[in-house]
Amino acid sequence: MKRKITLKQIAKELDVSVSTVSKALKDSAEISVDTKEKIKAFAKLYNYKPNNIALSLKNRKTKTIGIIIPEIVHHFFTTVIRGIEHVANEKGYNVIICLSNNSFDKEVLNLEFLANGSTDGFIMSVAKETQQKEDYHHIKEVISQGMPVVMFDRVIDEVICDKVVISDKHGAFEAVQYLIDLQCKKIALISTVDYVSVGKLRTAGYKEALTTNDLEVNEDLILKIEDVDHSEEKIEEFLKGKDIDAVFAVNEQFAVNAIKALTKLGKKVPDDVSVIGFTDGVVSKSFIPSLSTVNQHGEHMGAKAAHLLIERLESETEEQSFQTTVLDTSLIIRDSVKK
Amino acid sequence: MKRKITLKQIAKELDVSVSTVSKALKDSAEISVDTKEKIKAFAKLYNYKPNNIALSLKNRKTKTIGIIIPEIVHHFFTTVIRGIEHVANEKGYNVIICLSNNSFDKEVLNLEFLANGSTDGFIMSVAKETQQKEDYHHIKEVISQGMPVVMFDRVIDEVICDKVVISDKHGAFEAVQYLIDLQCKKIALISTVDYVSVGKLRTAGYKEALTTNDLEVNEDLILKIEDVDHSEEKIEEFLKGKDIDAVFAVNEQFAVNAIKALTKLGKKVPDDVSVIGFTDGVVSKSFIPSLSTVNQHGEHMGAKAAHLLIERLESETEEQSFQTTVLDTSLIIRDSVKK
DNA sequence: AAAACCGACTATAACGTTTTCGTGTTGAAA
DNA sequence: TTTCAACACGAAAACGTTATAGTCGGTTTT
Repeated sequence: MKRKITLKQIAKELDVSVSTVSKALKDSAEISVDTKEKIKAFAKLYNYKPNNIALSLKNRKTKTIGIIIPEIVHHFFTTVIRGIEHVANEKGYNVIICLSNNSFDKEVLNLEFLANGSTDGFIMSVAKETQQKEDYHHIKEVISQGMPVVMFDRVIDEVICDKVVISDKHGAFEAVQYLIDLQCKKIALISTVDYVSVGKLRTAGYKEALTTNDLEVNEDLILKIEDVDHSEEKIEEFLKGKDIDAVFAVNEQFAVNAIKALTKLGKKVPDDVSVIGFTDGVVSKSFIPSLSTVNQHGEHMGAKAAHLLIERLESETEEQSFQTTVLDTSLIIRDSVKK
Repeated sequence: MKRKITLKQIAKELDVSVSTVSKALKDSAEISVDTKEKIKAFAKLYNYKPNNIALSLKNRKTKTIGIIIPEIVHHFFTTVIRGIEHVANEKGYNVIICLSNNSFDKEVLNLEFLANGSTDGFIMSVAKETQQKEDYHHIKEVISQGMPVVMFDRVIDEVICDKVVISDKHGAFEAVQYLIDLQCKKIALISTVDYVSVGKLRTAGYKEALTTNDLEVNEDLILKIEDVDHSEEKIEEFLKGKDIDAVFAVNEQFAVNAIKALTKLGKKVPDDVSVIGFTDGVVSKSFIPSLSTVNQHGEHMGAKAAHLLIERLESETEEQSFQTTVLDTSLIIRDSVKK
């Protein structure tokens, strides 16, 4: 097995010094044209490529951005990644992705692994378990060691760094307002437990929309789901016998499950009940009826996060002021609401 | 900003040599207990962690596996990743993921980037564009440089390495056989263009099932789709006016679109037409009617691939025989077929 | 008392780069 | 002929580790 060729080997082969080879390949003026051509030809023949590890060690930077996300199943994260990659590649950065699978321990491990030399900075959305534990020492640790971190979507107020979020509350507000404008009066909410920051915010938006329109907030119409795996039964049970004319769900899965449950219970969507979800995923478009959602513009979010991170990586000055960028959502109206 | 602390700094601080620090932290017997304790305490205080880059350079291995996949939206790939991660972490390897977005150039870039020191080996599924171009020089290149590669799902016969595939042909055969057993006689096939290896194989399975049962293969009932983005219209057009009693689609998206088109055309699924797809994704379960599919057991596939790769990485001997593991599929019957 | 040994370290090379600072050979100016 | 650039290249250090091979004072052997 022939290993990758190194400068040293080329130097030996051509009977010149390592420095000469290095310079020749960089087209340095110090080296004669003849020698340069000879070296370049040889390097090309053997397909020489500089070893990134050695370069990283020497330069003390890797030109690599680490992305840590809870799960990848989510179409939303996919779009965010695309946005990050786009900007990163444009600026000469590579991207590596690690999944925490929503596990705190895995997140810590990933962070440690990537922080020990593999990346120059992070873009992350924290794991659910981390939000629940409220243990952020690992994130603070890498920040204190001079690693820039940008958080998106699920952010932690307590950790001081750049952040990119969407206006969860406002997005929810708009969706519920839309339902109210359709003359819906009895709007149910299907949300997550409160420690998930986005669930909390979207719930707040829901409530605000109701009170703004002089509608009463009825806690009986609010379902908070802990365990996503059994959401289907929970939702069905919750909706059984409820007198409602609309459902607002804080994610796609819940919205779909709500429609399935309603159909099972003999109610027609959208004729009897209108449904709006959050996050525009693959399912939303394909579903029958196609799902109205609050679009999070993931790609835009990723791009913004990447810009923030790279800016910080490349600024000489030790900028100490961090910013939180709030991106707008937009409502996509499809067939799951009355016209 | 305090940078990460290094052995050298610790050594200087405690007035000992770098080697002493290194050995002390490795609990070497050469160092006195007193010194060891002092050094360990200091290291802990400053949260010393060895720099992976330096280690990789020294050891000439990274303990990292690179995964290169076309797109992550696919639920199938997600499950494969989970399988890989599980095995890899168990064996002390880290995993980094790069997306080719089905672009040949991106795939080449990713491969080059990761091959130049970042990983010890690859697990990959090739991009559609690569299969189309039939240009595999980049993959052969890294292999010839001694990087083990394991291919899964979309594999290239021409490239010699370990492979993990599912029995695409057999899976398709079983699905179509199931439809035939339900007394379906006019079974349409919605496939991809032939250069996508899996599309070709699944088409072969479809045909074999028909001929085995003395049914004629009618090319008019076969649709090959090039551009996924406009599959919906294509499928609708294709199905219009066709007299069929079943549809077999080579992926989830096509199956869903087929059901939508059939519904639009006034045919009931499963009463008038039964539908079976390939790949069990999030959509399949949620869809109404829930989709019958050929399950690919992605997690199992990922685990197998990881095992193969790690085995090769850790075997001293230059094993030259490569293996192709064929995993079984299983048919999941849901509501989209007649009972 | 010389030889051998031992405990507790330190020096050094190596991994593959890049870059700064030499250094020896020209040819031309003084 | 001496002096001095210009030219073309080489040596060495550095990035952070680890492993191998010393080193050195002191204790045990015979």
